[in-house]
Amino acid sequence: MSIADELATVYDAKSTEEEMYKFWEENEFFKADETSDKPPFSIVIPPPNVTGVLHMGHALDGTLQDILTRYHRMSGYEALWLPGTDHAGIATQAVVEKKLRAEGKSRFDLGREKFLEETWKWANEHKSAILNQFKRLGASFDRTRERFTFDEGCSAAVKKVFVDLYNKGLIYKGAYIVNWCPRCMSAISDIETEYETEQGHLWEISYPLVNEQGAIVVATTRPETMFGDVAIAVHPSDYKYKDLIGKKVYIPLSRREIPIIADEYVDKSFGTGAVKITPAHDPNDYEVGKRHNLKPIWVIDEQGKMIDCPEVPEDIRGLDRYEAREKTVGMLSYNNSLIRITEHEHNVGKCQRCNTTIEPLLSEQWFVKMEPLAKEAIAAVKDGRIKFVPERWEKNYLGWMENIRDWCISRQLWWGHQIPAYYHNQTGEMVVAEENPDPENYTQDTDCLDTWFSSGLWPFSTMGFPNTETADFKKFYPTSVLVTGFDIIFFWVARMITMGLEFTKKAPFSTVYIHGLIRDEKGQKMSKSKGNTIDPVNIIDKYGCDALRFTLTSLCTYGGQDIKISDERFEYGRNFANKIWNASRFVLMNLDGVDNNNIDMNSLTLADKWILNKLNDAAKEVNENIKNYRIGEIAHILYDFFWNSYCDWYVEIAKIQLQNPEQKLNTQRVLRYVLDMSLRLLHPIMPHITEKIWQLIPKQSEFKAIIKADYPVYEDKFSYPQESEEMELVFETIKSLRNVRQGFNISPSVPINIEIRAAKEEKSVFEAVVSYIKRLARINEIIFEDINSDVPKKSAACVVSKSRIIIPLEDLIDLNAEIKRQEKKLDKLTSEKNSLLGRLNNEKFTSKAPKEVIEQSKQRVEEIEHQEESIKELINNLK
RNA sequence: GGGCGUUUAGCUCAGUUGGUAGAGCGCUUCCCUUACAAGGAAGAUGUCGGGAGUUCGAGCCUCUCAACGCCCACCA
Repeated sequence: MSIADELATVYDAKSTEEEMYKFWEENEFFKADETSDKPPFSIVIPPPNVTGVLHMGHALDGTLQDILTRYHRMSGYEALWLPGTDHAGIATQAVVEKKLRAEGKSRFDLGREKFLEETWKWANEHKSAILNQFKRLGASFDRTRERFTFDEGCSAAVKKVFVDLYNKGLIYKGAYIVNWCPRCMSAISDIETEYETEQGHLWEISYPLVNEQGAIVVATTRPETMFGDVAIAVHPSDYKYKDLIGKKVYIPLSRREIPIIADEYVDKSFGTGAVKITPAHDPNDYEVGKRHNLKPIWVIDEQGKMIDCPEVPEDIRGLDRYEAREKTVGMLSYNNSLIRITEHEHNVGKCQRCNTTIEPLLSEQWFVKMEPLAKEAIAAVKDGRIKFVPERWEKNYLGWMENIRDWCISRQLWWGHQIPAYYHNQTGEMVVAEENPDPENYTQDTDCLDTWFSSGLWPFSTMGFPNTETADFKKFYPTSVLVTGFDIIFFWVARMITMGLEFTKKAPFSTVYIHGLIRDEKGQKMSKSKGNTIDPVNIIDKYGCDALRFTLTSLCTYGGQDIKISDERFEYGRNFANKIWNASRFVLMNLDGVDNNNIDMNSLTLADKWILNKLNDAAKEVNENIKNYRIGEIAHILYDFFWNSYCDWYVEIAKIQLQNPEQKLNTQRVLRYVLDMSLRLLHPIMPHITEKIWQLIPKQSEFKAIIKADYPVYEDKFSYPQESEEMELVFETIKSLRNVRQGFNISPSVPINIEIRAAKEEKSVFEAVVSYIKRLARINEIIFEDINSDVPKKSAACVVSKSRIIIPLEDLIDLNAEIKRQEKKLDKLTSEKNSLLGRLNNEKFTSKAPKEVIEQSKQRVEEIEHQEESIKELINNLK
């Protein structure tokens, strides 16, 4: 009993995956050698959050990176896929704070040092969890090089970059209006703010003039900010308010006096044409205030509560901003200051992390001056040093870069890279340096850096930077390609390009491969709150890892469209894996007695040549497509080749050849060779099953593992275009005969005989494949007759190319049915011919179309005419 | 307000220099043929969103309209 006989008829994904991954790890096949002479291929993983769990987006992203890594590893490159995680400032701090809250504590109870200790502990516990989940995906990344955005090396890189940028004048500190999240209690950057349309109100409030009759009515969406008003602005050319400019009004409720000013910022046609100016709590108002030298007044604090200060009426102080709004409106109404309320739809900024409504807040923050840095980042994409796939994302990237705004990098958090700025305890003097100049007398800035600041350095901080002389940096930087979704082009890709160019003078990668986002079956974004997530680990448990990978890969279109998935879609990959498994079982079971020699190229049958030619074409196309990042396409090519060519036809024909003592040995070699190569071609997509089977194949050479085997490429010696075309003729014959059988309801168990009336040039082909036709179309006897000999009365017929196949049916045939069948075919051919003739008779076509097209059309017409004639003859014979 | 994407078989989607449309699932009929019923065989199914244009010829190029989706900007 051979090993193949012991293999189950259903592929057991789980045990294979465990066994193979262990095998790869034990043999350190994922480890990249920085001293290798091979050309480098490197990818750094988009580091998943240390707080995270594996989701479908990771599964897709990881699969694509693994495919590229495995492909290049097999194609003569020293391939490195570098894994790691992101400390994820806000997200991680939030999780730990939540944990503390459950214990009735806040981070302030612990104090910064103790809190960080707790968070480090937590992070260290969770750091490898998500990467261990990536292992279930078959990820062939090099864990010996695993990094963390908050590890020592990354921290050194962050300090170096910060100090350098500061010294170059590209980092500055100042008071500006920022997006403030009252829940995170921190500033966030512009791109971390997402806008949502909300149905709100526009309140019109009357501000009475000082020392005279009358009032000015302003419209606002945020009445609670009125206590921070420093002016009312109108448009300078607005005749309604011309006489009021320069006069003073009282703020209702608080009775503070403020001036009426003129500023072009005001839109005359909106609301009442008069705007209240609150510089501390609105970005536009801040600009207006600056222009008019008005001192901002803060009325809302970091938690979104009304400040306890003289400007805020006592009843309002300490209230949450929404309670304050309600109360203010009530008081205004009671006071007859509220003129009108209208429904108003407007956009409200939300914190990307926690969806809390952003409070624009004037505060002291650190910024990166982006414009000077963006110049090179724009040039690198425009001149082709970096290319986006698909190309359209370049436009998106450039559009953002060309309108870049300064990047607020300070966060009022504890978990993260603390800003390397130190203040003298007495004088307040500030020193920006990698180390504290004098810990006795200087205290470090309490703010942390935006997580993306450290992620932006990832491609080179992981390679040794600030030391650019490390073996890894020299061998693997710049990296080859960055694989990610379009949602983080601005957050991450743009920053890496900017920082990479500034600090290494090189683009951190030459290609940015952007794939679509995973969505649920209705096209909705997956999220825990919607409850529509599909857990990749569940899919792996249910269908197998290779099935998941194959399905996801097959859904990756070149255009990078979003991918809609449901559980059932993974049946596609599972069924294919099972097919591979069973076809392999068949081959393995039929290799008894095979030698170690290569295929004897001199005794190939027509079918052998055909499958070798097909395999060769597939290898060629796969290599071309993978190089062009048409990764979904390779799944389709290999599926079609393996299933429709190898399994459906070649394996079936091999069964016949194996029974022929003269053909047996070489057929075994061809079966083995094609299986071997197919598995290699498939390995980057379906690593486990291919490795498992490959190691069961008795082989000529002593490869240790498929993961290290050479990837197949096109080889001239396997090119048989002529023979392949002849073979297609055979397939057409067999299909036609099956069609007749089915059409006349002839059971497979009923033997039939046929006569082949071959055209001269096709006769030898038919003679060579008699055994195939007999077996695959279930024919009892085949007689060769002259093409012009009489056709028996009661028979069906097929016209194949220039030859005819006659199926004498005697009583079985319904003559009318056969006539109808033939007439239908004739109709089809005739209409095709007419359309072609229409073209050929069009002088414009014949004079303008390329010669090949004209020639092709003529040939096809000839072919059709020949077949038409045959069919007509056959019909006449039936009548 | 600006930009991008999508619209092809009942469903989900491919379609690479313009040459009369493909896959998977589903559907119909037949088959447990010694790798596989998660399988095999044979089939049916499309005015390629509407309109106009360029061209000998358009799913593919140009314009326009429509629907849906996304991104950016953000007038209180």
